[in-house]
Amino acid sequence: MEEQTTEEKIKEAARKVFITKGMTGARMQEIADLAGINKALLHYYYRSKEQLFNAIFEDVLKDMLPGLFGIVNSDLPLEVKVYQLADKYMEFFSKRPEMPLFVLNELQRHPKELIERLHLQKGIDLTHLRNQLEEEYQKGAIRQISVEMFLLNIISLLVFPFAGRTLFQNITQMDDPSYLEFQEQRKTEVPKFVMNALRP
Amino acid sequence: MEEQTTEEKIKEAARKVFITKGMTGARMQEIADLAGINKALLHYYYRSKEQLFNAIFEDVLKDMLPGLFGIVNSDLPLEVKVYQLADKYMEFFSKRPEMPLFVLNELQRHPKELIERLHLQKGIDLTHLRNQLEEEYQKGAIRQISVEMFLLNIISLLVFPFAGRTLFQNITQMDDPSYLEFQEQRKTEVPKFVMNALRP
DNA sequence: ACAAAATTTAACCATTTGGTTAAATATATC
DNA sequence: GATATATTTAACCAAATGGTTAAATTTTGT
Repeated sequence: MEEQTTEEKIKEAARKVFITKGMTGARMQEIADLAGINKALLHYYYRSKEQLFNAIFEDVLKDMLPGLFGIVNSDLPLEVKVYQLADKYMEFFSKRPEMPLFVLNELQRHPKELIERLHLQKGIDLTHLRNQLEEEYQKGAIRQISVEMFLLNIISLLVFPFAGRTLFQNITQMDDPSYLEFQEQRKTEVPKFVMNALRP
Repeated sequence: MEEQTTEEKIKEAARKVFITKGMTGARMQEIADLAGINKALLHYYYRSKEQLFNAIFEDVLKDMLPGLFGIVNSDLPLEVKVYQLADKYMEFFSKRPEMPLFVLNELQRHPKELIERLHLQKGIDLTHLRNQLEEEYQKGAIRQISVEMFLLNIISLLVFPFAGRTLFQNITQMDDPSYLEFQEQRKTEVPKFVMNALRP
C-alpha cells in the first residue's frame, strides 16, 4: 500500500501544520499527532522545531521557485511564456492554496536567517528575459517596460489571488465555487490582460 | 507635548507588535513594554490578548478598507479612478508596509470569528463600478471585463508588491533604495498598465 | 482636601510548550 | 539468534506565557 518512510510522514505532517498555522502558531505535538508518531520520535529525527521548520521551508521554496526560473529563462516566445507561467503557477497553487501566504509571511518575519542561509540568495538571472523584452520592443511588438516591472506585475496577478482570497471573497461576497471558477478563468484572462497591457 | 492617552499608547504599541509579529507571535509583555506601562495595566484596559487583538484588527480594517470603497463608488471617470486608487493605496501602504501581509494572514488564519464579527461581512456594493465598466464597454472605450476581474487585478498589482516585497527583492536582487524608487514609479506605471490592458 | 480612578509593584498561578530522558519494545539487518 | 536501529511509553523539566491579585502609590476630578 503506502511505502511512506517515517521521515516522509514527518515532513508531510510538518508541512501541513506549518503552512496552515505558521512557524509561531505550529505545535510540535500537533505535527507528531498528524504524522501518527509521538513527540519523542519527532525530536529523534529533528532535534528542534527550528531545525524542522528550516527543512520544511527549504523544501517548500525548492518546490515553488525553480519552475518559475525555468519558464522565465526558456526560449519560448514572450506570449507563450506568459501563458505558460499563468497556467503552471495557477495549477500549482490551486493544489497548495495556503502556500503563497505562508512563504511571504515567514520570509518577512525572519528575513535574515531564512534568506541568507537558504540557497535562495543568488536570485535569478534576468538577462535573458530583459533582452527578450528589449527585442520585442525594438520590433515594435510591445511597449517599453523593465523586466522588474513586467515580472512583478505577472507575479502579483498570479499570486495575490491566492494570498488575498479571503479578503477578496469577502469584499465581493463571492462564494467558494464561484471563486474556483473565477480562478480557472484567470488562467487565460491574466495572460490576456498582461499581453494587452504590453501592446504599444 | 504629547497628549496621548494610555489607551492610545496601548493601541499604538499593540498595533506595532501585532502587525510585525502576528497574533501568535505577539507577546503581551512586549506590548506593555512598548507602551511604557506594565502588564497589569494592560490587562486592566483589555482583559485578554484576544480582546486586544480584535480591537486592533478592527481598527486596522477600518483604516484600510473604507477608502477603497469611497474611490470605487465615486463618480470619477474610470481612468481617474484607477490613477487615484493607485496613488492613494500606494501612499497609504508606503507608510504601513507590513499591514497588507498582516491582514491577509490573520484573515486566513481565523476566518470565521474575525470575518463574521467584524462589520466587514457586508462586502462592498459593486453595482456602480459594474455599470461604469459596462458603459465604457458600450462606448467602445474599453474591452469587456467583469468587475471582479478588474478589481482583483488592480488590488493584486497594488497590494502584492508590499506583501511580497522580501521575496521579490530577493529574486531580483534589488536593494532597498531601488525598491522604494521602483514603488514610486509604480504609482503611475500600474494605472498605465491597467488602462492599457483595458483598451479594446 | 477628599474620593475615585489610574498606575505601579511584585508576587503568584496554571497552562502550554519545546525539549529531554531512560527504559521497554518492536523491527530490521547480518 | 544477536545486534543495531527505530519506536513507544511515560514521566519529567525548565522556560515562556497569559492572566490574576492585592496592596501601595500616584493622578485626577470635584
